[in-house]
Amino acid sequence: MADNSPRDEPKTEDDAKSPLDEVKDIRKEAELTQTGSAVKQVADPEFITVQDPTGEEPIELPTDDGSVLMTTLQASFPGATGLKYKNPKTGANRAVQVDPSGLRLLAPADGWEDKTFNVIIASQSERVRALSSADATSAKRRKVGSSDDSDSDDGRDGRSGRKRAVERDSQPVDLIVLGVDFKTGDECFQKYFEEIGTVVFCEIKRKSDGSSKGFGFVRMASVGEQNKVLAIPQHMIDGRRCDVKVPDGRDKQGRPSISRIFVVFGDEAKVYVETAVVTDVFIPKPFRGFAFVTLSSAEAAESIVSKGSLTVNGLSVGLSIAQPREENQPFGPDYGLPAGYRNRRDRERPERRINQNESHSPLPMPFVRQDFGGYRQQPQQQNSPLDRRYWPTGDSNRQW
DNA sequence: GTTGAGCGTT
Repeated sequence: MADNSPRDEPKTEDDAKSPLDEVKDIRKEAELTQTGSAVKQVADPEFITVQDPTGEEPIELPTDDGSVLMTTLQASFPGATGLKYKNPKTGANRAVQVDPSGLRLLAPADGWEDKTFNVIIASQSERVRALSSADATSAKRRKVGSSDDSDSDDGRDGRSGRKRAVERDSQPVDLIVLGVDFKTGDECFQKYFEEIGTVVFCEIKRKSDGSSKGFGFVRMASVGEQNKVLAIPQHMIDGRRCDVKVPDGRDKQGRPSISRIFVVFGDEAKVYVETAVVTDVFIPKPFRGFAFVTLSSAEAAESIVSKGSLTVNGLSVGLSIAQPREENQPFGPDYGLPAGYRNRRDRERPERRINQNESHSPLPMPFVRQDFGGYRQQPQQQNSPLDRRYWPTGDSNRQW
């Protein structure tokens, strides 16, 4: 896929980077006033020591509220996906926990201090994964959505629930492919994804008679390649439009978990979600001070929302999980309603024809369980890094 | 034998 949208100027890259440092500072200030959460007191909350993989002198990376921002790590070590450190007791390498959204490296249970960390580079782990067939098979066993799978085999890092979430986001997962043509064969299916990257596993689900069920799964060799797949809004496999997404795990709940968050803009801030995979961004046409950001997983959404607010270019944006709205809302008519919103809703029939296809809303919209297949909004007057990354084709005339 | 939102007999 082409990564050059003609509208975008390359210098947005610089613009994207410089505010990050401010963001960190501002966020740090803000979080000082917030709860210290469950983060342990560390002896040296300022910096952690990271060994340069090229063998140079160690580099100290600043922490942020007890954790290290992935952006900070990657700024010093391009291509880094994580950190590891040697466990003095066992001599084995321990990976540092990564926030489910991939935004933060979380402090080890016994803190950052007294450790020298080594950088995990994407290309290394990719190669390891590609060569290790054992990993591929064990990976196949891992279900994404079900949190009840008790794989306590290596859950010796304390908080096991969080660790599993980490693994889900730091490693590729089986992506579900919906809408596969019934006559599409496995070879064709696989070949399609190999155009995008290395396929570790793929499968079209079939009935006992061998006929296709119309969906399948694919696992890419790296999160990078996986993100590449996820960033493509509509896939064309064997002449048919298909959706590829992270499985929701509705087998547990009966309903899909929500991966969309409701973003309230403090001013005219742009959405900036750092390294999380954004599936969709919707900003209402007349700017109303909020937006929806759909992430590739509910975990990522929850993780980002758990910050309470995000500082974007120095401006604070409020976050919440997008509330599904049933037709018969259990709340009172004015509950949490943005001022003046309801009236507008009743008047704006034509616009609502589009908006009502939102699966989630801050409240007023009717809840329609539907994805964005045919109703993707073109981003309006955005110039955040997201534009370039998640609307890579710049093709507004795609026929869905 | 058809169909077209969905969530995987590994």
